[in-house]
Amino acid sequence: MAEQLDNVEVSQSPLERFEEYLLSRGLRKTEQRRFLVEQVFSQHEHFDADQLIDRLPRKGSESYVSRPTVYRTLKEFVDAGLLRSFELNGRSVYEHDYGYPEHDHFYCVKCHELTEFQSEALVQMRDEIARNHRFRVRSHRLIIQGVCHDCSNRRNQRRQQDRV
Amino acid sequence: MAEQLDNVEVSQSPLERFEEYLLSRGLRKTEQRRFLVEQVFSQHEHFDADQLIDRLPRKGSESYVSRPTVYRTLKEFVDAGLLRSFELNGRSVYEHDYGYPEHDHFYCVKCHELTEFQSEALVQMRDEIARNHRFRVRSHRLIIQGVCHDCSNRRNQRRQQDRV
DNA sequence: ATCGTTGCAAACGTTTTGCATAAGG
DNA sequence: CCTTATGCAAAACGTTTGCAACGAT
Repeated sequence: MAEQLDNVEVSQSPLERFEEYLLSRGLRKTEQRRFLVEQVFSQHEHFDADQLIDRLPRKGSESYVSRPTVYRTLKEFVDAGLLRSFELNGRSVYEHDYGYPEHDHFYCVKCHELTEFQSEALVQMRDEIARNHRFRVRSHRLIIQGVCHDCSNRRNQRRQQDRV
Repeated sequence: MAEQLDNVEVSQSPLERFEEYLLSRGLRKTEQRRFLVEQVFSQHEHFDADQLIDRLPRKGSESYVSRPTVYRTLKEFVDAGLLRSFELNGRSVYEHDYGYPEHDHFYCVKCHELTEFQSEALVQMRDEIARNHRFRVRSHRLIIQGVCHDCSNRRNQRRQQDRV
């Protein structure tokens, strides 16, 4: 779940790629943007804006980058193809896109954990379905909800007292 | 895309089913709830809270049902198995669940139209993938994003001037 | 009579905005 | 120097909540 650069050729680092994007749009290389690229790609986990802000180092008691700038920059990362985003429980969740293979997610309704999986067959089926409907696919988002293995076991042991 | 009651046995109307649910939880039959069941099942389209409120008849200039009650009732419909919900562009979107077969969606990034499709093979693949990961499936949500046939044609005619 | 339900207004959490200042090109 | 980027504070957005009045059982 953490191996990167697998099926995808990567010639540039995320930062290089982002700076190319900035250049192509006449935008500027700033310390905040550089810093956020670094932070975002320093670990491969799903995160939302708050989680990112929380783990930013602070200069004094202030965060290194302001909240609005984090939001603005996350949008740019998505535009630039560095990140993908989706919505979960009313928040935007981000994950690596650049240099990371296509995948989908299990979402455990007990522990609220997102787990990745890859399936080439699924992508093929998606493309076939789309072809049949004359729909030009750009991407997709699949989340399978249910109960993960760990939670299944845990609950079974204490004789199922769940509700949700 | 509009045919209902296809693969699913339906012995009760949505209202009957909902009233059974209310009974089972010691909740009450109110005019607002009855009214909203009727509205929600009077047409088979995806909708969000605002769209529902907008199309509610009004008594005078007031809506028949207040906004908080609409939100509360939509939640109950989901609990009762009448509706399913998902998030799109920061809003909760609802669709019929009761008496309506499982399906997924195309989302056109040009016209922002949601279109349904059904695929039994897809569900089987989902189940197989989940089995392999020892994940107990409850449901899933798949949205295939791209450009629908209509928009493809429309755009091609004026030589692609798209960005998104 | 009890207790769930409603509508109102106000709060909520997340994200976005206007604007003055700072800083990249 | 010109223009984009930033941070602040405030607004915006969809949704939820506390509470008093209401209404179903």
